[in-house]
Amino acid sequence: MKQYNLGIEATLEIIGGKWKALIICLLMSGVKRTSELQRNIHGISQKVLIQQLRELEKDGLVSRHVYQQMPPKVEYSLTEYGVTANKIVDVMCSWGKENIQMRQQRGEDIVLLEEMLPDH
Amino acid sequence: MKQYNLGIEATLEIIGGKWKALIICLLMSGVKRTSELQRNIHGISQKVLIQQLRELEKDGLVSRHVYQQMPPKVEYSLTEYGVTANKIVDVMCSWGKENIQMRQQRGEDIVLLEEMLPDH
DNA sequence: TAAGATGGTTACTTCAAAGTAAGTACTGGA
DNA sequence: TCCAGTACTTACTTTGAAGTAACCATCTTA
Repeated sequence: MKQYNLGIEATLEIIGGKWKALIICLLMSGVKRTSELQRNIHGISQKVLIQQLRELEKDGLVSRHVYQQMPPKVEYSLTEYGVTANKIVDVMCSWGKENIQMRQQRGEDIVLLEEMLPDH
Repeated sequence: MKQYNLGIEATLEIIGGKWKALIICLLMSGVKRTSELQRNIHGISQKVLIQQLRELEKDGLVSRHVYQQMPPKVEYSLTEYGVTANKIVDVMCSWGKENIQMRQQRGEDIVLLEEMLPDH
């Protein structure tokens, strides 16, 4: 029997890790192709991206649509359940934005490029 | 110059990782001693707990109060800024709770012990 | 004809985070 | 007198997540 002390432990198992919250964040703005995701997630390798997407699919947050054509085309989108995770991802985005602003006011040499991304 | 594409990246740097969100979650219910935290976070070692607390302190989320007595007594609490992270931790808790309930209804053999913890 | 883009898989390596175990210093209780 | 509890630190090991690089098949464009 699997035991959790706090709800947050289950959350961390599903969307914890280095990339998953970020992937969900990008999928929130709509359906995305593999290469589109990879271009927008700086530093992720194709292997890890696909691996994370498959895990999110297994957990029911993401659905994968393969088009039977050449060259291959695969699209990823959030499921109905995946969309419920926006509650988390939204606050993580806005809290992070405030954090960056605060650090900028303190004189740290950082920028948020958000506005320069496609789909914004 | 440090660059972020999305606010969430900064958030993940600060409260990402295996334990930090959980620690903040526990500190939300008030001041805690080291040993108290360790007892309530199943599986964490003392070394890692203290290391995570120091990092949270460095990032301004947690404050550390040392009592000059024997035996030693150290208390950790959220700073004013740390308290703002409850926006994140709260939704992670409730989303996780719903996730567990959903999986229970599907017949998975899991429990949430939350109610049995102290401070509840 | 050769490169580039598509969306993967596989095998291997690296590395940082976490785990383990021991030591420090002091007190109180059995 | 010796063990337990307090809050650490240090040194070393483990492990799993991520990185790297090569490969596959197909089509388009230069």
